[in-house]
Amino acid sequence: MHQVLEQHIRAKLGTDTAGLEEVISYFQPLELKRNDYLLREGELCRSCYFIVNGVIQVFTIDAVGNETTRDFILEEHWLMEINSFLQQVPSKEFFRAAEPSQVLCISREHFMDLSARFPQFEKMYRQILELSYANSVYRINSFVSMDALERLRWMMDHQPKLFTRLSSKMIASYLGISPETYTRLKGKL
Amino acid sequence: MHQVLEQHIRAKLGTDTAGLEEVISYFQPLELKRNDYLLREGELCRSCYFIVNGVIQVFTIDAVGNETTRDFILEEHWLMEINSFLQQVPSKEFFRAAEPSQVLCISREHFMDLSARFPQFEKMYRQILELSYANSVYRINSFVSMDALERLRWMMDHQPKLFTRLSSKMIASYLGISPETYTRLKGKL
DNA sequence: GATGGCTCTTGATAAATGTCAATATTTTAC
DNA sequence: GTAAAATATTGACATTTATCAAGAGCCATC
Repeated sequence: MHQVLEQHIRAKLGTDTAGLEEVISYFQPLELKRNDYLLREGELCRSCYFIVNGVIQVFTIDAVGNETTRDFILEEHWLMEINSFLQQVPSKEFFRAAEPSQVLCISREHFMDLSARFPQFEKMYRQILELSYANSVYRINSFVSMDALERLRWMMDHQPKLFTRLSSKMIASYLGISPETYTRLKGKL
Repeated sequence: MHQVLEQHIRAKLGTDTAGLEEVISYFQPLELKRNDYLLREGELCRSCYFIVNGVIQVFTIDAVGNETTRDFILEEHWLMEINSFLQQVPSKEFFRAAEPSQVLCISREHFMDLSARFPQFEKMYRQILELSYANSVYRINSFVSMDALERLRWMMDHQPKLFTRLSSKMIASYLGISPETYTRLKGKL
């Protein structure tokens, strides 16, 4: 597992990777079965996660029990509940494996410590934030400006992998629509 | 104008503000009238903006000419089209003053240079990203999990200032609904 | 202070989407 | 391998939201 992370970091940072071995040593491997949770609503997000393989569903549950998905995080991507992680307030979100997944996790304390001690680690953290924010800008615009069918087409164009790996129910919850509506939209493509 | 920025940065970074004078010297003041543009679709985002006072509307225009608002940026907040700024690809968004506004802008080149030379500046940039990303997480969840009336109530609870400063038309476009629907929802509160 | 152009509201209607129920299909657990 | 559970589809209907049109209110400009 750690080799995947090492490759990932080298690809992000280039040649200047002083301290890389120490950085990597703080990451603990986790093996998740399908439907195992990394984080539940109400808990504090005490770790940052790197997905080695698998998919993590980031979702909330509303008052009547509906699950709605903010994001799916695939392998070689990073994951945290940023509000809970930074301010140590209870998480509003759940993180759950949508497939059997391998994850490397680093505690908030080690993460902060590495950020402070290794400029290159902070730089990588900044890049993670840039990418996460850039993606969320697209996603917000898709909700503000598109109807459900347009969002589905956008998803097919830009995130086709998700369709091969997730149930219809989950895709519907990512699009912000009911499973029935999703079934019907597929007929209109 | 620069004093506001200086106060803002000191508040963010605390005592260690070496280089602050030089940092601030790279920011150019801009005076915007209502409806002046900072950025248009198709242009490259060549600057990062700090709003001293006023409101900037961040919006897109779809194929049939509808304006939809991703965000409103108020005074003492930061603004960039992150995809265009980082990768120098054409912007998909417009930035336009919704009120007469005062803005400080720094070129991409100076911004990158300061990030590389002053760790504290990079730290502040990271904090801007953290805040922007955290806010966008809330906004995505509001679209995935709430209907229009719930989004309106959420906005009243969490961003009441916007109602005092923006037209109904703009608020509707921020909620992702038509002006007529917004009028009707107000009657249901 | 009139004029024209916005914005806001209201009504009528259409389109999109949700809910509920029934059935078919697939997956999971033993 | 089979039973049970979860998922996916389909139909009927309800609710939400958009669109179009008309009129009222507001405000910028001359």
